[in-house]
Amino acid sequence: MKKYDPKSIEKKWQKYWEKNKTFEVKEDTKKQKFYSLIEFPYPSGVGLHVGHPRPFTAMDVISRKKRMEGFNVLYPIGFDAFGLPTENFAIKTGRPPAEVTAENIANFTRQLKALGYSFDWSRAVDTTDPTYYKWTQWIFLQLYKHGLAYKKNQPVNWCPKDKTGLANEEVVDGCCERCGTPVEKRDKEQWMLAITKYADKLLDGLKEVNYITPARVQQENWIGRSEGAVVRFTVIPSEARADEESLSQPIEVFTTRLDTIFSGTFLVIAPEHPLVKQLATPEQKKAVEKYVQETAQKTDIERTAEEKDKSGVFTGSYALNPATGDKMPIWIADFVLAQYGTGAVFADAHDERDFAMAKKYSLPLKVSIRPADDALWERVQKLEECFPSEGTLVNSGQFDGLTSAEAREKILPWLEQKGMARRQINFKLRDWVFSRQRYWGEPIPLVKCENCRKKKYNYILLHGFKGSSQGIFFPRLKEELEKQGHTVFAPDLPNPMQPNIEEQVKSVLEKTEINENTVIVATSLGGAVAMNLVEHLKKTIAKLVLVDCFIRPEFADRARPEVEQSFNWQFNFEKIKKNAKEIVLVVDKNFPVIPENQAREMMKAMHASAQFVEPVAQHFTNDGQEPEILKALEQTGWIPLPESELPLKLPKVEKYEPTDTGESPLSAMSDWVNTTCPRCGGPAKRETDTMPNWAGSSWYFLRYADPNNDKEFASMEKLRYWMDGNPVTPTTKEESLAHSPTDGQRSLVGASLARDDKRGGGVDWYNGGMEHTVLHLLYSRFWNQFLYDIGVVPTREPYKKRTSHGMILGPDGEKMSKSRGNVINPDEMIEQFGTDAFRAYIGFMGPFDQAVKWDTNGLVGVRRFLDRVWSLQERVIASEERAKQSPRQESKGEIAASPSAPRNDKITTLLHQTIKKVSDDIEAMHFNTAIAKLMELTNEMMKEEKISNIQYQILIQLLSPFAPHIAEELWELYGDKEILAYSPWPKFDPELAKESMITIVVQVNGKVREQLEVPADISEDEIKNQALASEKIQKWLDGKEPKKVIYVRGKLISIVV
RNA sequence: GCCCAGGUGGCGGAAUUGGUAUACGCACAACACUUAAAAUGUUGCGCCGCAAGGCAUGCGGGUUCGAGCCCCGCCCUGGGCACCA
Repeated sequence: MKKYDPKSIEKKWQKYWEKNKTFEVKEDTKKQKFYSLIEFPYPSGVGLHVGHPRPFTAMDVISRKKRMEGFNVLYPIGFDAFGLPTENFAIKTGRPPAEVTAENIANFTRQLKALGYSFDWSRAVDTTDPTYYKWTQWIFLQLYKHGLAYKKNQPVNWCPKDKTGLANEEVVDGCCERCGTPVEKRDKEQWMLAITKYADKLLDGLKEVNYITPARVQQENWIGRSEGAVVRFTVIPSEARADEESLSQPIEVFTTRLDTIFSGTFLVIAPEHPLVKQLATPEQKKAVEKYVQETAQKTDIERTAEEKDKSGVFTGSYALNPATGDKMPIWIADFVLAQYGTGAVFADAHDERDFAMAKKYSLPLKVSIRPADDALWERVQKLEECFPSEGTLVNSGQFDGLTSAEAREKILPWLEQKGMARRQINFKLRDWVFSRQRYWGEPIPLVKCENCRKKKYNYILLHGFKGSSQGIFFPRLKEELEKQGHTVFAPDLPNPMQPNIEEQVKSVLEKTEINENTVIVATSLGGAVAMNLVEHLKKTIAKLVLVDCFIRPEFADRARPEVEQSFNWQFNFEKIKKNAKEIVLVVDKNFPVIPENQAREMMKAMHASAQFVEPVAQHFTNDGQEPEILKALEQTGWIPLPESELPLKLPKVEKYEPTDTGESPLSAMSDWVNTTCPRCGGPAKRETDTMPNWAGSSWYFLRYADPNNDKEFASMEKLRYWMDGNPVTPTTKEESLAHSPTDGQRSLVGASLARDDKRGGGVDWYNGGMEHTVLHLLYSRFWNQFLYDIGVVPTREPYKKRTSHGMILGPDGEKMSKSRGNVINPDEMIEQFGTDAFRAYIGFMGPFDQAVKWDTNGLVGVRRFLDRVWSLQERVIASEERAKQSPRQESKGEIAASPSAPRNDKITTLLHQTIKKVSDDIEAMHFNTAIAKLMELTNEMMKEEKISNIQYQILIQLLSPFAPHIAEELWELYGDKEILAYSPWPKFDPELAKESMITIVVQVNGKVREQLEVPADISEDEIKNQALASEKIQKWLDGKEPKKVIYVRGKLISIVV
């Protein structure tokens, strides 16, 4: 036997795997796929640190086991390489970030390969590669075209050190998440992504995925859904106020505690509330202005620092409580947040903040919720104490005696009837600031064209069934468009009650000219008129806007024969697509009459972009304005690049420093910035903001499915296989077993499927850091859901299962950092102890989801274990003997049971217990206990003079996910011909795992007094007799008669005297 | 303040979820091998006690034949959210 030499063994097998492409995978519909994913690393200049291998090793262990269980396993790797550290390095050294990135990736690749991970390297992606970010840009354009990306001037979080805008999520305690500098507010035009439109979907989706609880809870909290109502408070007219007219509108307040409305005694609005100026009476004007100015100067930290000391100012105005009719003074205070709800609250004695405010400024308070505790009620009534919890209603008129929850359900319709309230759901989630004023990110593929912005069009507005040109939002839209300088033609279509589409088309064509300056806006049945009209044109029009239209007269509520008979309902979508340069659908996402799949079909058939919105009135029937339609028609001058011009590559610049004006370094590149408009050919300027780091990582898992595709970001076919392949939705155990990939593995695979893969599709298992559970996970779920909505990915949710690893701390128990000098370098550890020992120690060091201290001594212990496994070779029965005793044809389980390994063989029993333990523990990420069991087995084998070849094989296989190199080496010597990585995972036999003799513990009054070694199949009576007859027990019974004798099968006997 | 985790030997941690608390590893000690050391192997190792035995899973109660695990009330540590109406 040679000495165990990890260095040569590890090099040998890493070479072998690479040369033989052992872990490269292809779509194979005959095999069930398993997609395991890790968060791809940021290739920093300092290389891999010891924290990286923890999640990578964990998923490698799982991937290797799944492979042996017969799954077609995709375990990909890539690099998330855009971002600040590289850019900052470039600024410091003057070297191009692309060059630095390439070097860093090469170094990371070397280190990762040395760790023996079973990645499919052929699928590696790099977010900074133009062939990758082409598709990041493409996805952004889809978002833009569907109305989910918009530019907005708004206060943004500005980091004065990094000179960049930050998303809300990147601001921690009012400071920059990256550098810790206090964040300032700055007004800046920023690209925003309307993630709030997906708030409900993102929340709902959490129900169908299997995320570890903290991850799910954190997402739920971040989305922050709360159910409540918006209540209207009429402002009492006052001659003192200058701008009386604008106050005809009431102040709206969002509340989740409508049950407390009867104790509402004053209103508080945010300093940024739009009505602040109008509400201030002349006497209060100065004080109000001063207060508003003061709060504007405070940073967020300062504002929240004075949490207990509520400051505020009276506006001088009053409103009416819609429930009681009471006169309520209107105050301004900075504890009310402009961004949440309506930026206004009604204040009462049942909220700590309101209570504190009222006490400070001697504002009126009354009490309408009674606690169960009488003493507390006493104090609450005297206004000595605030009672913010729920209770029973008092002083609330007809609602007295109801509980808080009951009252909310009764008060809402009561106020609704009076037109003073409506049900409302509110979210904490904010839209995503998507602009960065930086160089090292994906350029935003839009140009600004003044020509297109100012261009005037000829609009044609087409109404629907039973409609007219004077109905719904048409008159206001016409007025608005004409004000902007467009011409508008809004005809009354003939026979609106008994329409004939072809007749209506004819009448439109007779009355107006149609050309390339024409924009048609059609609503409902008008859509059929518009589409039929466009279909038969000989020329093209500029734009076709279809507002809640349909292509088949199918309605969810009832049939409409007049609509059915109005047309033959045949469209040539190809022609429509050709004749309209741009087609936009605006869809009422809550209108149940027209099934949503119609809009989806139209999107597909005509390459239309669709905006699913909430109109003012259902089906856009408001007779005032419909702002979503105005928005869809708005000429911002932002023109998307055509797909053929993607990728829009980053130009090489001289200097990477951000400018002090807050513009990106790209803005200095006039050659690049000045371009031509892809729509009109006139002069245009490129957007110089770049995308945030989160962009590339929001969809990389999709690219892995088809990384070299240059026609699409990934083909639907490949996505179907890897994201949704052989979807398994077992309802019973039997059913789940039927999906097992190969025979002979059923019990294990079936069990794991039944537990983990309950619903939906997506990446089968995604492990990542807790620091990414809010942002990255939410953003990538948002993008995936959006891509699902436009029909280009197969699953609504991207990740079926999400787990998280704990941090690895330095030997001193502190977070590893250069400045502390407690950084462990994985390269050194591998050099000293070998990759296998390192990997096994990573698994063994502690519970996977908890933070653990690094302890090199522990690594020494694991290395000793591998040495013992190696030295077990001495005990393996010689080969001739082996051939006799373990014929190859037999399956592993049978061999273990064969005469060479007798039924009561201690090793066989322990071996099968170990198969079970290791199999289950890997699934549960209990790597530490799996390895402990393998150590136990090895220690037992060390005590034997001889072990069978097959027993040794099984040990090697069970060890292989953790220590793949030593395992392959030993497998080559003692295993089958084919490679270990694809050998079938050992089969657990419950019969063989059973012990023949068991230890029964005998307790007297709860204390252990005796242990009995008995046959496992002993009867209850027999063991009870034995226990009572035992000398020791007799002594403890001391002649007394037992009151009770309890037998727990196979475990213990409890005697009570 | 609110929401998650968690608290077990000298240390990292086990415990089939109500059934022998301390598996496995580290550290430590003794012994074997060795001229010696390292490596390796064997044995011991929660605390008190000579022993019989008693006491131990953050603290205090409770339920139970039996509690690390369940219930009630506290304390501490880590993480997240934080004036969200």
